[in-house]
Amino acid sequence: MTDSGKPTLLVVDGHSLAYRAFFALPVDNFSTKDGQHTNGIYGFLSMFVNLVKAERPTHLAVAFDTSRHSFRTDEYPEYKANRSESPSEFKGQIPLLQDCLAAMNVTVLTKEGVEADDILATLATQGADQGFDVLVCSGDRDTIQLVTDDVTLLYPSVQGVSQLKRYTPDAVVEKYGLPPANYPDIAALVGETSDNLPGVPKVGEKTAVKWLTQYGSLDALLASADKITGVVGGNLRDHLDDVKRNRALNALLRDVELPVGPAELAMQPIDAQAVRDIFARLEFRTLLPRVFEAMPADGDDLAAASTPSVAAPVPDELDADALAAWVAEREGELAVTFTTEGGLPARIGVASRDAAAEASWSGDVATALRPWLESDAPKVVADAKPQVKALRRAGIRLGGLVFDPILAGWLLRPSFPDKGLGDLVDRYLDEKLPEADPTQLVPETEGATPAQLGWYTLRVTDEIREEMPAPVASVLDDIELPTLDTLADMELAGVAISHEKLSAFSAELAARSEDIAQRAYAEIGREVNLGSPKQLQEVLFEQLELPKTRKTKTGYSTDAAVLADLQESNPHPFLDLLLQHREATKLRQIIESLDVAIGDDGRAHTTYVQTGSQTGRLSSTDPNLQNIPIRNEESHRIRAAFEVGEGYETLLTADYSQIEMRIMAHLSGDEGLIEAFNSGEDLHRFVGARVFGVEPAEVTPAMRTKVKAMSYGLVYGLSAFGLSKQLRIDQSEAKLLMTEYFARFGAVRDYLRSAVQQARIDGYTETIFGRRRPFPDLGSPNRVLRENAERAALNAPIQGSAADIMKLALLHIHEQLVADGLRSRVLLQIHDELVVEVAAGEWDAVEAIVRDRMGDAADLTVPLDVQIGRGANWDVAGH
DNA sequence: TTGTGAACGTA
DNA sequence: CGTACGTTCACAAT
Repeated sequence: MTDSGKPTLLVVDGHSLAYRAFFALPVDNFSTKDGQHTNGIYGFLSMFVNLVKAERPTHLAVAFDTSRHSFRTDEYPEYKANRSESPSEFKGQIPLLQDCLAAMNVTVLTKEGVEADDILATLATQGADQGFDVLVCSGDRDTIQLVTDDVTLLYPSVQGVSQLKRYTPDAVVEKYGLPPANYPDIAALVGETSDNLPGVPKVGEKTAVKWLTQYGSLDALLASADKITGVVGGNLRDHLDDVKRNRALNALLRDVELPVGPAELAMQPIDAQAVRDIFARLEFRTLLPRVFEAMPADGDDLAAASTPSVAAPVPDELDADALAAWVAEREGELAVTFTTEGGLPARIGVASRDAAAEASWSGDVATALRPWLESDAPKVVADAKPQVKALRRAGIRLGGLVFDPILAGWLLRPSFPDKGLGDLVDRYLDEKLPEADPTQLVPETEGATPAQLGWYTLRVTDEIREEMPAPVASVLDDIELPTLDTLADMELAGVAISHEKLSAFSAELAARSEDIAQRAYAEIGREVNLGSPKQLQEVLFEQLELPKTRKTKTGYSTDAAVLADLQESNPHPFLDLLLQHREATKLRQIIESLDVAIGDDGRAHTTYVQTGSQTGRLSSTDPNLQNIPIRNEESHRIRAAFEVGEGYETLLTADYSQIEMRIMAHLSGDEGLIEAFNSGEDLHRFVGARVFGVEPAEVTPAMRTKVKAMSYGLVYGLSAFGLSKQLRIDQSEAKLLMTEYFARFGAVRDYLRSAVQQARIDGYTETIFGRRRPFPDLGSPNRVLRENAERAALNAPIQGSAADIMKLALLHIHEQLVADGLRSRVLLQIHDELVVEVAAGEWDAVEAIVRDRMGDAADLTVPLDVQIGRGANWDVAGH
């Protein structure tokens, strides 16, 4: 509200201002780590929040152009034809900017066939008529014509977008010598080079103003064109049509049909969470508090979501028998929710779509509900794994799990970390899950009870099912839900680790790294923190004056590859000591974290995050048992600490050999590659023989290394540059290698190309079993973003199919071990490897089960080869 | 205290 | 300018 008491309408030309910001801000400082440029977005928003803060508008809108095409280009095809295509780095930012504005609940207006300024003109005109003070913010001079006593133009000065000049009628007169309404007349005479509208030659602002003042109007001037003397007079007469055309084109439309009028543009509170989300994605940090300062937020609470159309039923608190009766008398699926304490069930809630019941967990409840819980009666559980584990600790094996909305939500959007039910309620129901405020001792808001969580679970389930394509649903039913059960057992089992072996090694490494550190300090004559990249940069590049290396966001890289390169070009003892120190401390770090993870039972219980990847793989946390070292000598001692547990006889390891290349052979149908796998010959030897045109026996180790790197690289979308770097060969040689490779295995290249092409059409990739991964960036104008997406899209079906196959093998093995009444159990999954703990007397049976179920997990055109190892610890059993 | 980036371990 | 992860440390912002 202004001093006059009138409401203030602010209308902004998003396109022109973002475009100015794009050129004003260095792109290097404004891009996300995955390559999205954000300088235009940042610059616009920065100016925008300043503007809102300073002007305090009551009503607000931002307009954008839709394309270069408009009614003006229809009338005059040359209009703006001289403008070069706006850079693709800029174009990609507009949709993201619009997303930001949407999160801020700012109305974004576009209309096909008109320019943003026509929308501004329309709103300004309507606003002034309806009693608003109007502020127009645009980088296009034509908007000067909009200025009146009620309409002020804010125009970015040449210094940049942060400086805005205020054009009131007086300011326009002062600058141009004529009132705003005459500005288009001046522009028509002078012409506008940036719009490709030539004016009258030799006529500039001065002459135009002089004429217009003299004759009173453009029409009068044109009518009297004959009377004007001199060269310019002639020019005017020669260009009457141009002037008329210019005047027609530079008049802004004031009657564009818009879906909303000024009154409907009242400022809305911003959606705080949505703004946080998109700013996080764009990696804006300092902007966030500025936005919250300038614009009121929704308080981050219930107000953000629409009011629920229905309220959660108030659950009945029942005793054991009543709860058993409650579930027995209901047909169809029910949601079950357990709260847990110390890993055991604490309360149980059960819900249908219109009723809910719950009870505290007790021996009686366990006894009364066990038959139903273990039966096939259909149950829906959100984030089932921890609850399945808690139940199992209580001696109950949950049966009939037909849906887990967390898993399903992940299958639909593997890139969105919907961590809990609350996220899904947000996304699919646009409601907020009632949560107790953990900061308050006596919470103001009650959290949902277990049964009410169940009720939400069912509602979310209905929405997600609606959205699920059949192939994805079958991945959920046939792979993920059964895998969930298997993982619960694996996590409960844990793996035995010898604290004695670890701590002995840790002590050794501590002494070693201390020794190395002292020698390193001696080399440079002072003590520094060898773990601090910042201090290392000082030592390497300033003190030792070594050549600068690869740039990182915070300086220059000091990673292992860089140090090895430096050692080659500028040998220095410090470099080698640093590398050794890194290796020793890293190993020690890993050992320490393993050691603290060993529980009272002498075993480490990892958590497999089933929704932990975008490709379908599992991830492992707390501790991560999927990145235990194996490459160097020392690491064998770590693996040796993973031992067979008490009551068991031996460990069995089983891994798929070259599963990704086999999937590649299957998907591409490449006859050479298929033959390679059917021939029984070593893969890389076979491929090497073909590529280099020699007999398999004549393939040298160097040749084998090259084709091996190439084969593995293929799966990741490796370039000639990357290949040359890895093999330390010339780029030309790498290129030649690739050419030769594809000459023999052309179907592989064809497949990879078509996979990306198909993904571009479908918007997603698909594994052999129907798991999908969306790739919105394949059509991005941003090259870095697009090419990253292309490599990921070519990798996803291969890595994902391998993950599917391993999950199927895993759950088949698990099911059969249980069905056959064997005590042996699977402990670990490391992407293409399983570790099984085998009970005495069960080796033969278990080995056969593992071999068979891994071998027949998928029916490919090439066999799935399985390598089995046996030993008392992981080092011996591995190979 | 919390969040981020560099570095590095695995498949 | 090679995909997919998780953990640790230092450091800066809080």
